[in-house]
Amino acid sequence: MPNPKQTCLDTLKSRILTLALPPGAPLDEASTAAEFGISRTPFREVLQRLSGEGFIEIEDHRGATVSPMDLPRMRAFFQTAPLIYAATARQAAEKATPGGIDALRRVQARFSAVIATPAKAALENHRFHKAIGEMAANPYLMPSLTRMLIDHTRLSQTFYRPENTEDAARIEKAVEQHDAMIDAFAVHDADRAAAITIAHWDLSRDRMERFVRPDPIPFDLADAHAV
Amino acid sequence: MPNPKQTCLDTLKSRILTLALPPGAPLDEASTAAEFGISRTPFREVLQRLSGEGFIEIEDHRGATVSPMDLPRMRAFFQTAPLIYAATARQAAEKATPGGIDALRRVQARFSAVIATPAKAALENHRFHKAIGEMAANPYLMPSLTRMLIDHTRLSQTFYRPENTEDAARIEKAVEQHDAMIDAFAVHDADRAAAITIAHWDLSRDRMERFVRPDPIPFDLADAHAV
DNA sequence: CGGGGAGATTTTGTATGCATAGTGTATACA
DNA sequence: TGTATACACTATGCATACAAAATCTCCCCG
Repeated sequence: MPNPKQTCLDTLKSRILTLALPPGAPLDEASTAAEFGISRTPFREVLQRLSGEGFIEIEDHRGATVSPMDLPRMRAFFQTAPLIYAATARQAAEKATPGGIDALRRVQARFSAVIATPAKAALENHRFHKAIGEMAANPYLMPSLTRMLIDHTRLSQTFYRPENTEDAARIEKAVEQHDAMIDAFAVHDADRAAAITIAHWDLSRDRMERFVRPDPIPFDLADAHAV
Repeated sequence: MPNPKQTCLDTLKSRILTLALPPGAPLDEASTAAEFGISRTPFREVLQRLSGEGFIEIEDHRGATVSPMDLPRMRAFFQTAPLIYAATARQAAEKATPGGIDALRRVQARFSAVIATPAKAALENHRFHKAIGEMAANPYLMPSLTRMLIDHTRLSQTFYRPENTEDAARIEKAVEQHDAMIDAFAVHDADRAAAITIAHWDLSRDRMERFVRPDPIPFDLADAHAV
C-alpha cells in the first residue's frame, strides 16, 4: 500500500456501498485510524472528504456516522433519480470521447465478469455509472449523481442476488442495457441514451421497491379471522 | 467571535461569492489560518469543507484554489441551471411548511432592503435561493443547487449594479418574482413555482450572458478595412 | 545566452500531546 | 423507587513540532 490515506478513503467507501458499514453506523476516529495505520489528523481529513461526497455525516463533538437511509430520504431518492440519471446520460452522450467510451467498455467488461458475485457486481455497477458521470463532465450534476449512486448501490445489494429465474433475466437485461447505453453515447445520441437510461432505471426500481417494501409474511387468514 | 473556525468558514464563503477571492485564487494555509486566529489543523478542515461544497478545489501537495469559472464550466452552468432550479422549486412547493415560508419571507425582506448595495444584494439573493433549497429538503438535489448558486452569485455580481433604467426595472421584477415564488410555495402549487422560477432564471440569464459575452468594443470599421 | 540540475526555501502532510466537550455511572436525596 | 447531580471516562478538537513534497534560485555547462 503506497498511500495508506487513499486506501483508507477507498476502503471506507467500499464498506459503506456494500453495507459492511450499514447506515447509521458510527465511525470511531482512534480505532479506525489505527486500522489503516494512519494518525487521527489525516483520518479526520478522510472523514471530511467522505462527508463532502455524501457517504457520512459529521456532527460537532459527536463524531461521524454512515449516511442514513430513512423514509423521507428514500422518497426523495425515487423522486429524483430519473431526473438526474436522464440528465447525466444526455450530457454523457453530448460530451462522449473515444477515451471515455473505452473506459466505459473496460468497466462494463469487468462488471459482466463478476455478476455472479453480488457484492462485487454492485461495486462494478457503481463504477460503471460513475464513469458515465465523469464522461458527462458536468460539475453541477456530478455531486447529485454521486449521492444517488451511493444510495442506489446500497439499495441494490440484493439486486444481484437472484431469487428466481425472473430475477436472473433482469440482471442479464441490465447488462445488455449497459452495452446499449455505450453505443448511444458513442454516436452522441442523447435521446436514445436518455431513453435507455430510463428503462434501466425502471428495471432496477421494481426490484428496489420490493426491497424497501417487501412482500408481507404469509399467514393463515382463516386463523386470523377466527380470533 | 465565539467560534473562530465557523467565522473562518463563513467569511471565506462570502469572499468567494463576492469575488473578493476571485476564481483561481490560491489559499495559503499558514497566512489564512493566522488571519482567523486558528492553527493550520482546523483550517485544513475548513478547506476540506469548502471543497466538499464546491467553493474551492484542493490538489495534493499543491494547496487550494478558488473554483474556476472557465468556458466549459460556464457552458454546463447555462445548460444545467433551469433543470436544477425548476426541480428544486417543485420540491420546495411540495414540502413547504409554515416555518419554511416564514424563513423565506424574512430573507426576502432583508434582500429587498439591500438591493441598492450590489455585494450585499448578491449575498442576500444567494441566501434566499439557498433557503428554498433547504425547504425542498432533497439531499440529492441540494449539492447541485449549492454549486449552481455559487457560480450564479459570482456571475451576477454585476446584476445588482444597474447601468440603465432597463436594468433597474429588471431588479425590481426579480424582487417581485421572489414574492410570487413564496406565494406559490405556500399553497403547494408546484407547477406555478416551477414556471415562476424559469421566468426568474430567464431574467438573470440575459444579464449574465452579457457579462460572459460583453458587447464588443466599438471601433471605426472604415479605419479597420483601410489597413 | 539558453537549458538543465543541485541545493535552498517554501508549502503541504503527518504525528503526538494536551484541551475540551459529551456521555455514562454512581450516589445522594426527594 | 425515581430523579437529579456530581464526577469519572471517553471521544472529539486544536496546537505544535517534525517530515516530505514541491517550487524557486542559483550556478554550471553546453
